Amino acid sequence: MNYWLLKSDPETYSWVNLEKDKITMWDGIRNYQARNNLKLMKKGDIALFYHSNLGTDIVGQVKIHKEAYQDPSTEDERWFVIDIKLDKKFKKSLTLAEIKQNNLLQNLGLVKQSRLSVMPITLEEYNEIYSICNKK
DNA sequence: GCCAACGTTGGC
DNA sequence: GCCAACGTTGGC
Repeated sequence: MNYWLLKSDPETYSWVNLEKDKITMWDGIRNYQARNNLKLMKKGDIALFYHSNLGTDIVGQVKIHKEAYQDPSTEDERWFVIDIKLDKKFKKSLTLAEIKQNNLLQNLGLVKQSRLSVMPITLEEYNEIYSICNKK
């Protein structure tokens, strides 16, 4: 089981859209590093859902529902998509400002490489984020 | 809206 | 294969 972080601009596709759709195709990846991460995802893996630009916070988690397949929106065989499935909305979102203040999360791709839209996270990072976001 | 960081493209 | 120019992303 691996853990990931997916970034989405809520003006394009937000958590609210996902709550309506339940399952969605994660398309539009046009970056090799992000693409390579997509191809490593396995069904059932967990991904945190981050809102970029507006909110700049982690709002919930999704599960990988279908592993990488050819992006139907292009003939170009280099690009892939995955399907994700709504899993759990967090009780409290975690903002980028809070992440930057958390010693355990300093190596998160979000902090180190802000432009990458699909990135792996470690189990330790996942556990830390999950526990902060689901505290009573 | 600005700007830093980074990716891509194309000339040589 | 290098590098300048340009485009895009995303935080602020």
